[in-house]
Amino acid sequence: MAADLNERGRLILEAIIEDYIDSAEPIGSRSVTRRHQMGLSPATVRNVMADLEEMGYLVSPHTSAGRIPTGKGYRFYIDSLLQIRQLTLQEKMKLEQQYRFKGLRIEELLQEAGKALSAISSYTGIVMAPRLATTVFRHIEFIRLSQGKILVVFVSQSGLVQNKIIELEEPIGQEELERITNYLNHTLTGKTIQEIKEMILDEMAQEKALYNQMLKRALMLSGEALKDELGGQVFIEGASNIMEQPEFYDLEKMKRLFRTFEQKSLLVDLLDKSQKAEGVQIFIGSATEYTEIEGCSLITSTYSNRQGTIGTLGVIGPNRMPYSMVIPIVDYTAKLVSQILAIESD
Amino acid sequence: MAADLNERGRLILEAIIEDYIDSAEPIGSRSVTRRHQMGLSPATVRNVMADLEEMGYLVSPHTSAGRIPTGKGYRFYIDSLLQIRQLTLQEKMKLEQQYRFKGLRIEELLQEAGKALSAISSYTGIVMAPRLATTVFRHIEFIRLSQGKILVVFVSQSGLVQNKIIELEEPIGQEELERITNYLNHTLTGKTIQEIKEMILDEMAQEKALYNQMLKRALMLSGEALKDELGGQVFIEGASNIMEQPEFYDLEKMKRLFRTFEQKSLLVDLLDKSQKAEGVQIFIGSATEYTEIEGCSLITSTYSNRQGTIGTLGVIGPNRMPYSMVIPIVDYTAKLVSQILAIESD
DNA sequence: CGTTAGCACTCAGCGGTTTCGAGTGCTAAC
DNA sequence: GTTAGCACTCGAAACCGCTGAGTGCTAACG
Repeated sequence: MAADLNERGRLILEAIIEDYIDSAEPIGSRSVTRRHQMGLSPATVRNVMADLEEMGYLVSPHTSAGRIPTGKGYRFYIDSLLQIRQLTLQEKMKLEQQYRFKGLRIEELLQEAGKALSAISSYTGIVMAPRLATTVFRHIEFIRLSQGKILVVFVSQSGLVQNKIIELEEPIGQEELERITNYLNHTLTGKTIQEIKEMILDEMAQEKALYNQMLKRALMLSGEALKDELGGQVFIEGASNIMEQPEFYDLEKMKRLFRTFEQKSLLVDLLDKSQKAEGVQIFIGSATEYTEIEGCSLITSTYSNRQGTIGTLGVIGPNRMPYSMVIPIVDYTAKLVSQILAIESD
Repeated sequence: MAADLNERGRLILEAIIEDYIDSAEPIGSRSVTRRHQMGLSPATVRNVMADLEEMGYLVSPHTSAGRIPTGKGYRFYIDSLLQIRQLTLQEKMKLEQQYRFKGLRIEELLQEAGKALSAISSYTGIVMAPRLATTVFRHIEFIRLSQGKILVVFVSQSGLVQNKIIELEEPIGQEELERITNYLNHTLTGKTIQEIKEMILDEMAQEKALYNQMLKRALMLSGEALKDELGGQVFIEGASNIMEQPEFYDLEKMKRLFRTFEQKSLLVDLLDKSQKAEGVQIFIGSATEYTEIEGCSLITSTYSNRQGTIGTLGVIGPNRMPYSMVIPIVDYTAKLVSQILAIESD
C-alpha cells in the first residue's frame, strides 16, 4: 500500500492531514504550498492531490472545495507518517495528580482515569472495568436477604467488589451458610475465576460431592454466584466535550453518537477487541466500518495488574484528532493505572 | 394570584399552553379560536392575551409572533388548570414489565426504573439512590488489602452494597479484624446509620472504651467506615432522548444541559429538596431560577422502603412537557419501586 | 519528462433585497 | 364588552449576484 506512494506524496499527504486536523476545513493546494514551503507550485501539489484522491486517501466534499482525509488516509497517516510526541513533564504531572487521592476504590480509580483522559485530551474518556472472569478470588460473603434470596458479595484480589442476588429453591440455614462461606474462602483464595469455574465442574462430576451435603451446596452456591458474567462495565466521561467539535454541529451525527454511548454494546465490543492486543490500538470509524461511530476514532490501550491485562481505557473523539498528542496521553494513563493497581494489590 | 384571572382568562391560558405543548410553536390569537371554538373572535382573544402577558403568564418572542408560556405560566397551569390523566392499564403494564426480572440488585432496580421512565416518557429518566445515612445496618465486612489498607463492605437491610477503602495508621491483625467484625455485626444490626453514628460518639466519650482495646478499635474502624457520605449516586438514563426536542436544536442550550448532567451536583440538590416533600414535585427551570436548566422542567417523586422515604426519581424534559401524561408516569413508577423494595426486604 | 503558469470553470457561502404571512395593537362601530 | 377593520411589524424563506477558494486541463518550460 505504501509502495505506490513516493516520498513527495507522503509529505503532501502528511501536510494535508495535519493542516486539516487543526483547521477542520478542507485543504486546498495553495494553502499546502503556503504553509509548508516545499519548493513546489500549487499546480504540482494539485496533481499529487489528484493522485492521492485516486488512491483513496483523500476526498473532496464537493468540486470546488479542498480535500479532506478519508478513513484510509488517517490509517496510513497513523501507521506510517505519524511522529508521536513525548509528553512534557508538566503534562505527565497533570495526569498523575488526578490519582493522588488516597484510598481510591478500583471503580473510583477507573472513573478518575476516565475524567483525566477527557479533561486532558478534551475529548471523551472511556474506561472498561475488569471482567469478573479475569480477576483473582479473595473473599466471598453470603448474606441472607429473605427466604431463599441471598446476596453474594465477591471481592477480588485487586479490591474489585461485585455483588449479585441469587435465588434458591430450597432454603438454607444461617449456620450452613457460614460453614459454606468459610469453606469457600479457605479453598478458593488465590485462584482465578476461570480456574474456580473449572474446579466446580470437576468436583461436581466427582462422586464425593454426592455424599457431602455441605460440599454440594457450596459448589452450587458458588457456581450460581459466578454464573453470569457481570463485567464489562463501561465508564464514559466528558461526553459533552465532544459537542465542542465542529464535526458534531450536525445534530443527527451527534444524536447517533450519544445513543451509542448510552447503549454501550458497540463500545464494549470494540474495547474487548482492543484488549486482545498489546499496546495502543486505534479504531477509525468510517462510513463503511463501525458506521455508528462514523467520523469518530477510538484510541485505546490496556491496563493490567500483577496477573496481566485486565481492562481497556482510551479516548473517543473525531477522526480529526491530534493523534501525536492523544496517543501518548492514553498510553501514559494506561501505564499509570497499571502502576497504581500493582502497588495497591501489595 | 389566581384571583386576578377570570374564567375566560384561564380557559384561554390553558388552551394556549396546551397548544404550545404539542406544537412547540408560538400560539397566535387566531389559532386559539380555530382549535378551541369558544365563541370568541380572535380580537377578543387578543385582548385577553395582552392581559395575560401583562400578568406575566405569557411572553412573545418578538412583536409579530404568537405567544409562549413563561415559567409563571406553566406554574399556574400545573397548579390550577391541569387535569391529570389516569394511566391506562396498558401503560401500567408496560411500566411493570420493566421490573419482572428476578433478583435485581437495588442499583439495577433503580437503573431499570430510570430506563423505564425515559423510555415511556420519551424524556430523560433520573434516579437518585438512597443515601447511606438513611439506610439500616445489616452487615459489615472488613477485608485486608495490604498493610494498613482495609476494604470495608457495608450491606444495608435493603440489600444496598457500598464499599470503601480505609487506611490505618497502625496495622491490625487478621484475628482482631475478625473479632471486630463479629462484634459489630452483632451489635449494630437493625440500627440506622444515623443511630450508629450517634452511638459511636457516645461510646467514644465514655470511659470504658479507653480500657478495652478491641472496642476502641472497633469504634474507630466503624466510624471511619461510615465517615464520608458516599451516597447521592444519580442515574441518568436516556439523555439522548432530549436531543429530539426542538427546543434543543440550539446547540448552546444542549451543551449546557449535558454539562449539568455530567456534573450532577445541581441535580443532586434539586432531588434532595424534592425528597423533603411528599408526592410529586415539579421544578421549572426558568431564566431566573435554576438557570443551568433553563427551559427544562423536572418532575419528581419519592420512593421508600419499610423505613420510609429513601430516594427520589423523576423525569427531566423541556418545560413544554405533556404534564398530564408524565406526572402519573413518575408517580406510578415511584410507587412501583417502593412496592418492590418493600417485598424485597422481607 | 516532470514541473509550472495560465485559464476557464465550479460551486458553497455571504450579504442584500424582496416577498409572504402570521400576528399584533389600536380604533371605531356594533 | 365584543368585534371588524386596518395599518404595521418582523421573522422566515426565496432569490440573486458576487466573491473567492479551489479544481482540471493544456501548453510551455528547463
